Amino acid sequence: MEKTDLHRSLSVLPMGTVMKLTDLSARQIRYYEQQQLIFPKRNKGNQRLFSLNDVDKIIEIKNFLSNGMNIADIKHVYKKYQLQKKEKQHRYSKRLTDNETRRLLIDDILTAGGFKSKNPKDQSF
DNA sequence: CTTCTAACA
DNA sequence: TGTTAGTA
Repeated sequence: MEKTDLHRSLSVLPMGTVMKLTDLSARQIRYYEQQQLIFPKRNKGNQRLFSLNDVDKIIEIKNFLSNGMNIADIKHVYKKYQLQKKEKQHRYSKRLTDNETRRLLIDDILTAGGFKSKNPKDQSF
């Protein structure tokens, strides 16, 4: 991971901020965590602390859901994403960026699942 | 005042 | 998912 990703990985955002940034209820955000889709840190008071990467992922999950996918489908997406990222790095000397890998995987999943929307506004990538 | 967990007229 | 109770 590079230095430009450091600030995006810092968990410093409280629930209230994430609610506004994602336009989701605390209930929904906690549900994503309960489903092991996101892993926010906790402060000494047991309160959740999110990073900007968490926020991006939450919005992505939100879009996946509105595009017809269920929790299981989304878990598969991230599972494959992890595997594919390793494969690519080992198979080629060229190192793909996270965004490039995500783009390929997500586009593949949506196309194969028939979830691809014709409306660009419905997609977060 | 904000957030957390657990539970459901 | 919403909402509410009782905490921290």
